[in-house]
Amino acid sequence: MAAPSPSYTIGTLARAAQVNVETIRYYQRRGLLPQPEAVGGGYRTYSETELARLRAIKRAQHLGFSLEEIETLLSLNEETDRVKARTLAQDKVSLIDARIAQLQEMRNALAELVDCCRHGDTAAPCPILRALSA
Amino acid sequence: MAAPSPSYTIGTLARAAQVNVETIRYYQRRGLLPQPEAVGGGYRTYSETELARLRAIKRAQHLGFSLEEIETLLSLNEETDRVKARTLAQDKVSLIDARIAQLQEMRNALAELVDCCRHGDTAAPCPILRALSA
DNA sequence: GTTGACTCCGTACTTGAGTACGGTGTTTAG
DNA sequence: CTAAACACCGTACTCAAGTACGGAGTCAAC
Repeated sequence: MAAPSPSYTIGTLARAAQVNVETIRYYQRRGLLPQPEAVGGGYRTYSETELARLRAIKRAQHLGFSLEEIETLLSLNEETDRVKARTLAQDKVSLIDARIAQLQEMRNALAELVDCCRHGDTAAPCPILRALSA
Repeated sequence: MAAPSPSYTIGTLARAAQVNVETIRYYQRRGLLPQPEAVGGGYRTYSETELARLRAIKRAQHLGFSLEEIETLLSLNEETDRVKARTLAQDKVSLIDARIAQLQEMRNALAELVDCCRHGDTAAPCPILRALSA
C-alpha cells in the first residue's frame, strides 16, 4: 500500500504551502480551494490534494496569472464540455506563447545590457526599452 | 532630416498609448514617467520618448512585473554604478529564465490537455496541476 | 467672444489580493 | 484539569494600481 497521506489542519497546511492561514480561507471564500466538511469538533482536515492545489495556485500566480485566470485554468479539467475546454486551453496556449516570446526578448535585452556594462559601452540606447517596444 | 516628432498633450498621449489620462498622472506621481515642464498656459507637452516609455511599462506589466520592478528595470540604464547595474540585470536574467521555463511547462501541459480532449481521454490526472507542481 | 473640449491639481473612491482582529469553541501537552 | 495553541467565523483594515470627481484655468472653432 501507499503510505497513508497525512492529513493537515488549516494551520499545518498553511505552513506546508508557505502561505498564511488567512490566505487559505480567502481562497475558500473565492471558491478557488474546496472547503472540506468539518468533522468532530468542527475542525476541517485537509489532504495532499489541497496542498497540491494550493502550491499550483501560488506557482501560477508567480507566472503572472490572476486568481480569476487560475480558476478557469484549474477548472479546465473538470470542464465536461470537451469542446469548450479545448478552445479555452488553446487560447491560453497562444497567450502563453506570446508571453514567453516577450520574456525572451526582455531576457536578451537584459543579457545585452550585462554585456554592454562589461565592455563599458556607455552611450548605447536602452536595450530594455528597445526590447519592450517590440 | 528625420520627420519632426509630433508633440502630444496628455490626452493624445493617453490615447496613443491606450491608457487612461489618470494613469499617466499616477505614473508621474510615482516618478515612473517624467513630468515635462509646463510651458505657456500651463499645459505640458510630451514626445515619442514618453510614449515609448509608457508602452514599455504596459508591456512589462503584462509580463508580470510590478511597477516597482519596472522602475528598477528601466533605471538600469541610467545606473552609473556599472557593477551594480550588471548585478541587478544578471539577477533579473535568471529570474526571467526561471519564469520562462515554468511558462513553458504550463504551455506544454495545456497543449497536452488539448490533446487529451481530442482523444476523449477523460480519466487522466489534471496535466495543469501536474505542470504547476514541478 | 462664448461654448465645448481639454488641462491641471488635489482628493477620494474602487478593485484585487490578501492580512489582521476579536470573540468563541476545541485540542493537546504538561 | 487546565493553560497555551490552535480552529472557526465575521468583519475590518492594508497595499498596489489604478479611476473618478470637482473646481479652476486654457485653447480652438464657430
